[in-house]
Amino acid sequence: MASRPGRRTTIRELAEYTGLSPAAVSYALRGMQVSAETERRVREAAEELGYEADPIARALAGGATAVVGLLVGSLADFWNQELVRAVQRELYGAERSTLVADADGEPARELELARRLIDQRVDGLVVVPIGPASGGWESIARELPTVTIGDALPGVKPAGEVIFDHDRGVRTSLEHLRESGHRRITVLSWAVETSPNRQAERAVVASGAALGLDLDVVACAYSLNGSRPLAQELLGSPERPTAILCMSDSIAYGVYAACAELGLSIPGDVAVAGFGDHPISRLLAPPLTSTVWDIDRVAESATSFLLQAIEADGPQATLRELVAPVLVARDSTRRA
Amino acid sequence: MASRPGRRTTIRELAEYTGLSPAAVSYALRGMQVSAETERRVREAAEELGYEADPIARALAGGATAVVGLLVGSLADFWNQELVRAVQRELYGAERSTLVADADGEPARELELARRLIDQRVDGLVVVPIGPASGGWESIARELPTVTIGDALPGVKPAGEVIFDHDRGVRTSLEHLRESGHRRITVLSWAVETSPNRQAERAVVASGAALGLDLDVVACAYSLNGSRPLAQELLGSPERPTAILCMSDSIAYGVYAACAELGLSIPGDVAVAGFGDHPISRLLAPPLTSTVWDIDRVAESATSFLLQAIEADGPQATLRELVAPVLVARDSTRRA
DNA sequence: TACGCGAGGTGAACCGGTTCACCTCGACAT
DNA sequence: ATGTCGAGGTGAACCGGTTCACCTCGCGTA
Repeated sequence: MASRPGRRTTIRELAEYTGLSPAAVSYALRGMQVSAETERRVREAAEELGYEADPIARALAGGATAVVGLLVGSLADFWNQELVRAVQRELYGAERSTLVADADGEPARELELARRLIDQRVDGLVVVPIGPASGGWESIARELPTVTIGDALPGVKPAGEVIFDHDRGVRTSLEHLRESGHRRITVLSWAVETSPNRQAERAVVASGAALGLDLDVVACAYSLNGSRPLAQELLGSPERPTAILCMSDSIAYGVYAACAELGLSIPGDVAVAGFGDHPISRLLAPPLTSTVWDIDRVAESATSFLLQAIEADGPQATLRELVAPVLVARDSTRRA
Repeated sequence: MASRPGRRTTIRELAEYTGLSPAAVSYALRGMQVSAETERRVREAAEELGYEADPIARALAGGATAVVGLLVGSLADFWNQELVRAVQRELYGAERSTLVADADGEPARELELARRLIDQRVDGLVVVPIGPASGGWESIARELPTVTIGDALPGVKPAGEVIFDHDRGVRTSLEHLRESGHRRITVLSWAVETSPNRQAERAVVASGAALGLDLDVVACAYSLNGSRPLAQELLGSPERPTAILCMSDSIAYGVYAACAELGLSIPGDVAVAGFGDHPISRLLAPPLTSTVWDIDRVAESATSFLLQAIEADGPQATLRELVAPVLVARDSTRRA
């Protein structure tokens, strides 16, 4: 109900209206250092004049913007899209806005975008990284509260980490494929080229060795359209694998598309498993075997970590959560 | 390269360094009113000191924030998720950041979120509305450049509109179903309750009448999990429709899920068609008949309209684009 | 030579909050 | 009655840019 035409009510107008000083009004609005009576008066006046503090001015003076940056390594990945939504909802509850940035699969872009978000003076950063790329994350994590999701950034001490238990996740998936009779397995991971040292990649190698599997780890773009041509190539070759493990459901979708185009049947000709268990995965033909990372829980932990760090306003110990994987076996890996 | 510890370089420091006044530096950095020589000197000094203008201060003083608000009626809809990504990418090219807000299916929340975005001083607004809800959009569109996607907001003269040609889209879909032998068709639309006067809804009624179909329009939540229980109910009843037309692919996915649970076959027992043609739709079993709205084109037009309006900085004629529908017939509507 | 003009530059106010240093005044202890 | 203390409030500086009004000076023209 503020006076629409043009400018908004300012704190000085409010001061004049109540006969107080701007300082008093400022304190009163934030419930500090003033008598209950004064606070009431100011609040009423604010109501009456439709006063609404200008976040920009507040940010310039005080520091906090109530905006959080959400940096996603690849928004082409459906799981990440869902994650954005979940984080979004959590932050809405916390009265904060979200500045979203998408590195679009290019690790080099991540740091640049992070800088851009910091320039915008976000209060904190949620990062769903593609990979460590260059250094630079350390200084960012030191500059402002940062929470990572999915993979830890090596050498970085962020405010919080929500980490997928890739050791167990990959192990479980590979065991499952092994039990279904597969030995020659290709693993498609979008990170293998950009960040060969990620936990997920290490887990793949370790588990493969432990289980005596013949693994082939292949770098793959992060999306349906990214993995399709690669899958076409892989599956068209004479020594094609009997199973493909995809480090994201989106990648698996591309494999499905390739199979359709090549006339291969899943799981008859090749078994496919994903990661993330996107809601659509169970609707595919055949339903996709995948591994659940509970998105809502991930988002909740991440935002909670971030908010705690923002409140604390000083270096704390890193809050950490290891997200347990749950394998959901469906028909895409059924024994032929 | 800025001095990390603490504060950034300010324009006054830069002024001192170059021996100019802050005003001159400010002008120089934006290439106004200064000699080439001065501009060069300032730019060099800026480089040297790692100067980067503070967007907050700039916003407070000048007005523009280089941030655009993206307000989505429902991020649970997969098509909208893709749209966010596409708009995101367009804006990245235009050196602008994006504040994303999700009304989460509640029309009432849309206006509140729009206000919140305006409070953050976004330079413009891209709205993917659920529905007109209350008035209030007029004043918003008058306050700042606004572009709508999908449906026009009645009574509002925004800076731009990218509108789906629902008349043709719905008509084409219904004709297609009719040709496949269907007469009793249920239409699931998430907007029918919140905004019964949307173009899409009117198109449904008009086309249904023109084609002599027995239509039943049912309001439905906007997501897979939202439509599933509804579809269960619909398909469990004795006089179930022979075809279901969903105003979004996400809704169709819920119908698929319900069919799976009820043991109904698509298209044998019931035909299903969607809208939007999400990349996954063709991977379902059976592949989903849908109608393409070219997402990249939509995003490009919308952002281009918005940027033009922001540049123009004054009321212009509404830029408008009508997006043509293209039906993609797949097996989910194959004649039984 | 006098004059006008415009390019180039300056100082200070301003945007709208926050915060620091300081002041006042009444209550309470001594 | 005096001194102390702290709750409540004030004025002004400050955050870091932008912009307005004004000033200066060199050049071209009459």
